[in-house]
Amino acid sequence: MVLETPRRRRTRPGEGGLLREEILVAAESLLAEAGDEAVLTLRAVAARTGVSTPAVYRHFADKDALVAAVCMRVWQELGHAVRAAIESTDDPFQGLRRGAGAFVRFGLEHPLQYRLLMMGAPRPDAPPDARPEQEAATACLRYLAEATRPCIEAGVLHGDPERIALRAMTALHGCVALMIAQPYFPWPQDQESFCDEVARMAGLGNAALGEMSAAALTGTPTAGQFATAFGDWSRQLTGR
Amino acid sequence: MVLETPRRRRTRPGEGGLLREEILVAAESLLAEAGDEAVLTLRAVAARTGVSTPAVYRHFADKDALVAAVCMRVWQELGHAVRAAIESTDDPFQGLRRGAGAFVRFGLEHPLQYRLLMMGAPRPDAPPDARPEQEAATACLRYLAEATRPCIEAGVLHGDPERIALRAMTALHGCVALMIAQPYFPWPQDQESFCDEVARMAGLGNAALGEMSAAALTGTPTAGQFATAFGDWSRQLTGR
DNA sequence: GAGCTCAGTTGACGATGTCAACTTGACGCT
DNA sequence: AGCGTCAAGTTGACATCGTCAACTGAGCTC
Repeated sequence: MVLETPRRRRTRPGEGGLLREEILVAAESLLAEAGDEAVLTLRAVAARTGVSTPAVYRHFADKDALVAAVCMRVWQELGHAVRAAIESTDDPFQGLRRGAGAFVRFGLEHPLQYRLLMMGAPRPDAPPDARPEQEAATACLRYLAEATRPCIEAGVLHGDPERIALRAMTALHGCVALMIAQPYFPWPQDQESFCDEVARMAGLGNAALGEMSAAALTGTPTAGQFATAFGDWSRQLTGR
Repeated sequence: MVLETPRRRRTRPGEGGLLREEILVAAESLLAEAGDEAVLTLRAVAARTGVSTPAVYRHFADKDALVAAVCMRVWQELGHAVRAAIESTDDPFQGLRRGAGAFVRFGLEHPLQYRLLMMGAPRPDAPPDARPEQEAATACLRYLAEATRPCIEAGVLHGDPERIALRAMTALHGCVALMIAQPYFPWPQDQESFCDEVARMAGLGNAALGEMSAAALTGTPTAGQFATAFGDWSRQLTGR
């Protein structure tokens, strides 16, 4: 049923990382070809690599470790897409917008990979082991944060770039994730333009949030209860 | 290891739905007690109900069907929490804010249930079968949409209530989902107040989006490419 | 050439979802 | 009262999954 690659020649000691690479591309292609994430079994990955199943354990401690490694690669792809989109223009606002668009499009076009990345159960692993994937993830966030910097200098956005980017990415992620996982939601016909609306909502909201942050946040930035900034907001917008 | 309920008396024909209820509460409590969603196995659920494993198949076509049924109940809980929060005040803006807060708090306090609800793989089931859970989901959204209505009448928000609510819920979901699934992200120490920021960003953004929608959207609401509304936005905010 | 090291294999185990075949017990009919 | 019926549950089994212990055999070093 599954075609196996002919038996591979054994790698010489010292270049043990070679098979690791092959396993990863096998897992990725397996995921890309099938429309179901259930195909990602150790046996299938091993068979496609032309190797016996337990051989995978020589390179990955766990199935979760393998999945995490795949995730890291997808994170990098996503990061590159976002970065390229940002750098495709000189207008900082256009750049942010295109970055958001690239993020959304990546998610909608690779729903399986995106769900693996973003919706996988967080493994209670030791953080030191999860270091590289953590970096790949935050790198993607940093691209967005860097892109907000010129908008801050232009006086449009205010505050910490990383925090602004985190708020925006949060909204974008919510849009993509919900569309992927809840297809029966009452989505508009044109999902991409709805995502654009959300991106613009985030941009406008971030700008407004910064401008009124001193008034609205001072006094109630502590935890637990949601305070009265919503009232401040409505008063400001309705002209008091 | 797992205590079994003493063998249950057989239900009479005609009230076959009785066991179904017991199975559902068993699954829910199982999920609530353990901190891991891997405990939700058919065998564990059956054992807790005091019934043999395949008996579950008399009431649920599939494991996925059982999970879907559990999801529907969690949806209802979430919907009630949001609704109660909204109705806990007369100020429509406070109501929206509290609704958002309830949504976020539910997710952060019940991460397993939330991930089951929102991040489960969408089963390519026939929609007619998924009808009830779909309704429970959209009911939750409708509560938020209804809550935006007075804000529209006050002239603060503009547009379709459901669409406004959908944009806001999208942002809230992104915040909760990302916090649950990506704990290693550079989150602020106080997660709840960050969620509040996102909620306010969504509120402000929705308001601004409505006010400038005629100017920014007209001409480029089609799909595919992200256009120049970001530029319009920056020009408006910087005073041209 | 002897011996060591380590990448990879074989065979097995427990757990899981699922199914076919059997058992049982409450109800309706005579 | 007795009996047949039929749905509700049980038993036993299967394929598949992740995982592990024990074995094999290249290729390097001395």
